[in-house]
Order: sequence, then structure tokens, then C-alpha cells
Amino acid sequence: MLKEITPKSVDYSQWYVDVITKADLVDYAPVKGFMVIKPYGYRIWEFIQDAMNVRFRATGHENAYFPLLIPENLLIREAEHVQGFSPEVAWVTEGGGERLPERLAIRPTSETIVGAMYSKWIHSYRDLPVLMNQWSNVVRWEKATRPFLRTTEFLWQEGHTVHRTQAEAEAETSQQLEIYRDVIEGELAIPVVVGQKSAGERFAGALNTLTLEALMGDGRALQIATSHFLGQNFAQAFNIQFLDDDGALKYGWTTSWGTSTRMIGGLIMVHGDDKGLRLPPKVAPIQVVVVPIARGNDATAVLSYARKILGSLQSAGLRVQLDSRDEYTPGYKYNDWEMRGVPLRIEVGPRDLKSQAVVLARRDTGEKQTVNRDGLDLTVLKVLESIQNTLFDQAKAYLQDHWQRIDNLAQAEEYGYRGFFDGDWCGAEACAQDLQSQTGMTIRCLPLDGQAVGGDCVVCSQPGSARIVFGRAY
RNA sequence: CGGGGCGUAGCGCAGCUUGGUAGCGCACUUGCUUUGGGAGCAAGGGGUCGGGGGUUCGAAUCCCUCCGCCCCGACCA
Repeated sequence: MLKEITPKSVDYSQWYVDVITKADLVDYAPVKGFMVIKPYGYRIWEFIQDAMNVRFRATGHENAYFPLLIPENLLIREAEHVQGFSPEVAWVTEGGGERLPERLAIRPTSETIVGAMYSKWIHSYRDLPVLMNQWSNVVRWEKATRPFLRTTEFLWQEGHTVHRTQAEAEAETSQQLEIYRDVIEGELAIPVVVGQKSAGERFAGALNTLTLEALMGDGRALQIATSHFLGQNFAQAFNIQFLDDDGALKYGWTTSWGTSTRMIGGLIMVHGDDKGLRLPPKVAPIQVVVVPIARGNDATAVLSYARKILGSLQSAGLRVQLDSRDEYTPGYKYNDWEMRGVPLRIEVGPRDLKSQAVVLARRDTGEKQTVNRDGLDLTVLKVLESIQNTLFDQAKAYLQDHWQRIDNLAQAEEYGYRGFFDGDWCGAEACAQDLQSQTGMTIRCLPLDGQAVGGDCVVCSQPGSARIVFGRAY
């Protein structure tokens, strides 16, 4: 018997927890703030890794691996950086039964250890650019945790690059953000707002942070990818210098950029419904499930018919599974696979066998239709493509419906501070802080859509100097 | 770190007020019948009642103490 999923409208947080545990994506670990990513959830992560690796390689990046532990003297080298991260660093103080002479940080991010290594490797402008990416885990000691969205340990990808010029580094920062947008919108079907972080929301130690912001089903924002232009801050702190062709010794310009398993949390919250997950076909571990209705004397014939369909779809390169478990009824299986978010279900029974047809049931719309067995591979490919597009379109429509242009904060209150709000800002950090203390909302980004400032600061009513998108965030 | 909730079989819970053989539903095992939207019957297996201490003839239940987890808020991918 499957467990009930709490409806979104009753308790969104509980709905989220129900979905991720009952769809078998994760389980809670013995230590608070840690989780096990189970095979079904990890497979989604692997699709994300594949999609990114292809794009990273195509733009000249290589994967590498840096150590988990960072000596304290390295971590504190860049002043702003250490200030930003020190509250959430976990430390190793003992090893081999002895107290260590210098404590070692479990990496909260790797700029410092990467910087220390880069300074050893880079001597000449001929060594540049250095374009590396690392897939790893990091630890940030968080007070309040939620699976995928905020866990103490999480899996991510962090790119670290060094360039000869500022312009090249800034171009890298934008290029990587565009790769993220492409993966997140194209594979995960999550529409995003592209922008720049305000000074107060910037990565600790960065000169500029670009961001992708997504809107969850409860109207809260999720920062889903960031790309940082670090200027020469880290190059100076870690002595990353090169001899340029003019004979001058110069500091490199560095960038870093990252995305994490948080994306999976976003995927669930953007597409999920009261029946459970809804996975876009491109990242669905199982794209099609075949459910035989094997009744009485027809059982053997139906099953062999189902196997033929399975085989032909597999040959077409689809991820298909046949659910021939005979301890469950078809109805149970329908609900089970719907909860797990499988995009398309194919039902085959005695009727279909007789008419050489199958029934297709779409997870995105719930539609059922009977289609001919001939040409089924092509039909299924088309339907999956349509599901991928429909999920994106639905999410895009939701985003647009919950994105209001406003002139003052009272207008945001009418929407319960849910959704994205678009307004103007005077640029004062004091107003950014007032926004948060008064409404719980934060500046998500300064959107990069080219639209001009149109009015006064939504907080203080002084003339605006920047357009901002703001809202309550995870 | 504040506020709330909860620890009893794999999961969800009852039992605690008023101490007296540890129960229910689901899941699991076996058999038979079933199968086009969460199958039925029958017979089974499974427990340091979160840990420690105390009161008592006797503690899941009363007292003390520690631990853990979840949710909601303030900070963060």
C-alpha cells in the first residue's frame, strides 16, 4: 500500500518531504542535516552531470579533483572570503589519535586550495587560461536543513579558472552562466530569471556574482546557479602571478562557478503535483513504464506482447521498464509510477493485444490515448518531447503569473510576499536591509534583460538606480 | 539560535491521565483466488517501548536527566 502524499495546498513543506521520501529519492541519515541520495535520486544527478560535462568540455574545461581538507592558514588568506564562510566551517582537529598542530577545514568551497595550487602551476601567460572543474562534496554547517535545498553536506560542481585579462575572465563568468541556463531550462525544464547579485548578496570575495533564480511552487525563490567574477582578489591572496609577453609580472584574473544537488530540490518543487513527482523526460531515470494487464487466460499472451513493446522501445534508445510484478494490481502500479514521476506509461491488456494497439498515459497532463502499435517508437519519442515542452511551458506560465511589477512594498503584501516582484531600487544597502527586515524578502537579482529603470525605490521612494527582482527565498 | 512537535515492530500510530502478560493498520512470509485506476480470504514471523538513573512488589505508563529527529522563523548552494 502506498502512503498518502500531503496535498501541496494543505502543507507545502510536508508535501515536499512526502514526495522526496516516498518517491525514493532520499532518506535521512543518522546525523542531522545529512541525507542519503538513493539510486533513483542519484540517477537524476548523473543526468545533470552528463549534461554539464558535455558543455564544460566543449568550452575547454577539464575535470580535476582537489583535497577535502584545507589547512587553516590557506582558508583565512582572503579576508572577505573567510569572513563570509567562517561561521559554517567544520574543522578536523584530530588525526591518528593525536591533536593536529594546525586544524584543517572541511572544504566549504575550494577557491583557497585551488588558488594555492594554481600559484604553483602558473608562471607564464602561456600557461593561461587554466580552466578546471571539480565534482565534489562540500560541508557547510547549517542551522536549519532541508533535503536537497540545504543540507550540511552537499554534492556540487565548482569551476575554477584563471585568465590573462579582466575581459576574458568576465566573458568566462557569463559563458558559464549561459551553460547553466541552457541545462536548467533545456534539460530540467525550469525557467529562470538571469541576473546579477546585489553587493550584499554577492559571493564572499567576489567582485561580481551572476545568478539564475527560479520560482518554486509555493512562490518562494531558489538561487539555482551562480557564476562569480573574482577579479584579482584571490590571485593576490594566493600569489597567482604570470610573466606577460611585455615582460611584466601580473596577477591573474579568476572566476568560479557552481551548481549543486539543490537543483534536484528545484526540479521537484517546480514540477511536482499532489500525485508526486513529475520528471522531465530528459532527466527521468525511467522515461517509459510498460504496465501489462495480465488477466486470466490472456496473461501469457499479454506479457509477451508487452515484452515485444519493451524491446522495441529499448532499441529506440529509450529508458523503458516493464512492470511485470504480479503481486500488484494495475491500479496500484499506475499510482506507484505516477508518484515516482515517470513521464509516460504504456498500458497493454487483452483489448490492446487484439487490436494491436497500446494505451499511452501522460504524467504531465494525465491524458490517456489509444495508439497503434505500428510506429510506436516514433509516437513515443514525439510524446516525450511534447511532455518535456509542456512541463517547461507550464512552469514558464506559472513564473509569469507570479511575477508582478510593483511600485511599493504594500503592493507586494497584497500577494502575501509570494512570487517574484519587479521594481526599482535606489542602490542603498540600507534599503536592501529594510526590505528584508520589513517583509522577509531579499533582492534576488538585478535582472539582465536590458529593461530600463522606470521609477522610484520601492523601499524609500528616492529615485531608482537599478531594477531589482525580489522575493522570499529558500 | 529562538518557537512548536515527536521518539512504542520496516512505516504510520494507539496504549501513558488512573502502574499489573505490548496492541492496531499498512508493509513482510506462505497458500489459494484475483488483475483496464491503490485486490480478497486464511495462516504466520517480527519489539533493548530513544539512552541512563530513580520511585515501586511491579514502569511504555510516575519523577529526574541526557540524546536524537522533524517542522516553522532569523543566516546560507
